[in-house]
Amino acid sequence: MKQKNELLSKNQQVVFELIEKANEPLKAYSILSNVQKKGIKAPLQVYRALNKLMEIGKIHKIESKNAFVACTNNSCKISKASAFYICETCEDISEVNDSKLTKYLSSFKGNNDMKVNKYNLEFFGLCKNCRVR
Amino acid sequence: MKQKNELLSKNQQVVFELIEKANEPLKAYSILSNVQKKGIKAPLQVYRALNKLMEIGKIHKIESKNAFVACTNNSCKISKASAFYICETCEDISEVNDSKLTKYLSSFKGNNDMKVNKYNLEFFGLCKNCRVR
DNA sequence: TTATTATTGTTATAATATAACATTTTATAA
DNA sequence: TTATAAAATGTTATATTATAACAATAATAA
Ligand SMILES: [Zn+2]
Ligand SMILES: [Zn+2]
Ligand SMILES: [Zn+2]
Ligand SMILES: [Zn+2]
Repeated sequence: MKQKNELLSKNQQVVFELIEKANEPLKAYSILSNVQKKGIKAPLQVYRALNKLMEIGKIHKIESKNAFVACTNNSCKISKASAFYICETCEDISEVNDSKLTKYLSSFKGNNDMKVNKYNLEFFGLCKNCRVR
Repeated sequence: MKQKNELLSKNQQVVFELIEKANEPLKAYSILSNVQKKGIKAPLQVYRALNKLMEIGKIHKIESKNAFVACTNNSCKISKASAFYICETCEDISEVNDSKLTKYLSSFKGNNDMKVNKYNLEFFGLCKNCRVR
């Protein structure tokens, strides 16, 4: 079975591996400085890789932080539905994986006539760790 | 009865009035250029007003656009819960006002141990107008 | 092959946002 | 009222995030 990373180009792979290994969201210029030894020299090279990776759903952008994380939820590979928990204290971020929520939001109509085909949701709060202390 | 705008300082009022009158989300530097005749000269003056206005829930930031809109939903004055429809074609943005959604998300637990005290949701899709054409 | 599309490399620049510091205004309470 | 604290302002400089424009190369498909 073909591994998915084979589908990625060289720069995309380099950027993706870094993001995947990180245990926190990474910012574009931090990514840049970490991949310069791998031959990526300019911001645009990073942004191009990031854009592609988002497009194919392998990473997501945390809009409120301008930072990027690897998708931990196969079901949003389509990159049409993403949701995150963000701890306001320790900045820890985790992706929500809740099929009910996905279903609810994907088919949400509300008061409006909009046909929704994508959404992004960010929950802010206190993670378990930060609550205990 | 006291009008709420009285609570705003001069710069906050100037910035808020501009945003409130606009029928589209405004970006910080566009706000700046539109209030220079009112004596606001520097980006920081705009950002400070914006931050305060967000804090008290009179405006919201559309994170995916780095732009600001007036709140059209009194119930989120507390600035703890916001949701938007964003048309991907005409860029029209409207705030979701749906108490069920608010309730559902405000009390959302999911798989995580996080205690949620705030969220931001952005729906992307096609508005009625753009669907017809 | 040859045309089309995706990817890369590179330099410059645009757009968004904050740091740091000095001053002034407004609110609070002794 | 007057001292004190808190909030808001003014200003310059700078940090951070992101794209424009153009040239070259590699991968894919008709
Ligand atoms: Zn995901
Ligand atoms: Zn935490
Ligand atoms: Zn609102
Ligand atoms: Zn539209």
